[in-house]
Amino acid sequence: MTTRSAPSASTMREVAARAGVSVATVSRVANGNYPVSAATKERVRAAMQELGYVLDDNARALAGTGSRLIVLVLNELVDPFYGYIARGVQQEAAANGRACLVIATSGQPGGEDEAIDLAIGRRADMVILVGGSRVDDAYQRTIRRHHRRLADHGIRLVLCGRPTTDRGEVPSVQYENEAGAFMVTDHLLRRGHRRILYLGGPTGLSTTEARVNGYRRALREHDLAPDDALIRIGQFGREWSRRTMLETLDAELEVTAVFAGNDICAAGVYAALKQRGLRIPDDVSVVGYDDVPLAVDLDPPLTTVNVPLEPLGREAVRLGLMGDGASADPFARDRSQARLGVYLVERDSVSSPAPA
Amino acid sequence: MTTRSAPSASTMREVAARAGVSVATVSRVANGNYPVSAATKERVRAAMQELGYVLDDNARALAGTGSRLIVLVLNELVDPFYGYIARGVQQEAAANGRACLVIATSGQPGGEDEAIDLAIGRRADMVILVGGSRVDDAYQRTIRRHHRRLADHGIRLVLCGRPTTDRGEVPSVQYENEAGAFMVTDHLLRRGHRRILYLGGPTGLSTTEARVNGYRRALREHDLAPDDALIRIGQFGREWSRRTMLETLDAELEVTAVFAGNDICAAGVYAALKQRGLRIPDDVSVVGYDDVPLAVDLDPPLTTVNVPLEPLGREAVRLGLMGDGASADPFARDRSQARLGVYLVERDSVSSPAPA
DNA sequence: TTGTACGCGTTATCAG
DNA sequence: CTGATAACGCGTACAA
Repeated sequence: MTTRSAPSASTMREVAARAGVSVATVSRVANGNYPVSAATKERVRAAMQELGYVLDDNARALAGTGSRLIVLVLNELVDPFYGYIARGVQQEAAANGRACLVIATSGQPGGEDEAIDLAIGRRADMVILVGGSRVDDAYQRTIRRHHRRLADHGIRLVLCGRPTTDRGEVPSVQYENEAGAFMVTDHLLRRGHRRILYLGGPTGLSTTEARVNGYRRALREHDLAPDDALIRIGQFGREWSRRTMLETLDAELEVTAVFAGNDICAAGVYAALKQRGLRIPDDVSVVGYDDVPLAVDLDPPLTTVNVPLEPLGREAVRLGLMGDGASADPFARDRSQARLGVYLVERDSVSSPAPA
Repeated sequence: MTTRSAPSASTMREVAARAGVSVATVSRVANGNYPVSAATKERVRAAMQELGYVLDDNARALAGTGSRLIVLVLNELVDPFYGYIARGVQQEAAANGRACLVIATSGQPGGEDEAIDLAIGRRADMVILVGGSRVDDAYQRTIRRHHRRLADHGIRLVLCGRPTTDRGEVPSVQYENEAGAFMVTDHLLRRGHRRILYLGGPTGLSTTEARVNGYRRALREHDLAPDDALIRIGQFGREWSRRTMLETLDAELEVTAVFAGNDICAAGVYAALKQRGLRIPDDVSVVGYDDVPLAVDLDPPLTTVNVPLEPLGREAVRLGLMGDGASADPFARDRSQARLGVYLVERDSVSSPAPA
């Protein structure tokens, strides 16, 4: 068994020795937070270079500076909804010298608690909880508990794409979810549709509630009574949507348009419709939500609601960073809550219903 | 200005005091690596519970135990190719008590160097470099440099979806990239296609080279000479593919089938074909590569090559963890290289060419 | 402008 | 089985 070169990271002390200065001086040029003479600075820089020296973040965190770490908690990495938000978070984090620890919970509720512990253990300076969530009392309590727990450790909590508590005590960045649902339903109604199927995500999820509420409100504003038979709530998934659409078709509900809870669901709806030989939009109009890249590749391209996912992620980081600066801007309003706008993207999946 | 409760993480010392034991004992029950009497253990556990105590990972890493951190470096978080690999890495990492630090380089070469520094600074125990890469001498040198640098710090380097160095010194997990390209091209040839356009990723990228090589080999085995006019190499992007396909159509090259370098490119090809009123597969057959979810939502569903992305990610973690165990299995073969198989997924985008 | 020395929270070694 | 105590690498008062 040959002896490999032992793992040997160079330390500040080694750099100091090489540059003929003290460790304190090395620390100072590394952080640039105290004056150091140009000559000394240069020698230290050279020594760092030659040794391939890298500051030890663990030691730094222990010594009291932050960890420059953001913990990002989401359901599912692959889903483009989360993916784009994650990208926004990444970008803004990188722009502020932070690294991102990404946790995918796969929807398990316990996953968030684990993530909180992880954040505490790593001394993260921020936790971002992404995506819709149940909005009952238990949720309120859980979020408050997380909030308090993290605060005890000097860690910020930011909610992204889900509502804050009813007291609004924890920062959150949301989008005009209900308004988007209203817009897209209204769009269908103006085209003359009267029997519009809603088909989407799990009961109790904030995302679902907002979208169904928008749908209902649009109906009411057109003097139509929402018909529960036309609201199918199950999952946000392609397969579930396909099957459910098939069932709905078999039930002969005389539907002329479908509002799919998100673009993935819309893909399932497309599949079901084609399976039954129905044409989009001639026989049935379809709209989606989110405007992920898939929407433009569906045939016909999907009319949907654009959600500013990347900005959502970036804003979440900004919210969390706010106040980190030593000088809290006295003129800064309280921006612990942000809400970004959405807009309708008209493509080719909607037409007026065929005359009966 | 009201005084908030100061950030106060509880430490081992506090737990020790509360349980009436020494910090050493607390450490021992926390880690379970040394014998502790049941009674003591219970008291310590209780104290930890009451204080909401969480081990400090920074201190642990400093004290010499690993950081239980994996640094994952990829081009682009949103791309499903990377997304699924990332998911596999996540899963396997979590299964082994590791957290993942995700870095998206957006293709900037300097990004990898930064990621290496980050890994060193955080004392990560593994770095996974994901995705195709240039394969010239500079690449060899860069990888060797990274490898040596990380090894100096006791950090493993694993390549995922890209070739190792010519000496095979750094662990890598790949897939049968060339073979997949051969299979799918062969599939078209057997259906009678003779003029097949290849359209895909950047020059010099390992992924591109492998796929073009497979394409060429299939042609040769069918006694056809590869025609450079039918090989369009640019980017792995939907828009580039759409534009390029349009140009190709205008050039009237008598193409009856298209091998898109990946499924995203195939989406661009679909768009171009439809834009010109051409039907798939009646007028032109199309195949893709990767088998990401999009493939099944294209119309018609895309025939493509399935790449085991999640397993790729999982295997990468296993490779990196191998040998971490205190007892190196003397019977374990050297598995520092892995290569996973791919298979053809036939859907509805291929038919025989129409008789001329 | 620079150096000295202590503390951050854990782990591991060495006594007991 | 349990308790002191010396590292681990860095930041920062404090002193010079």
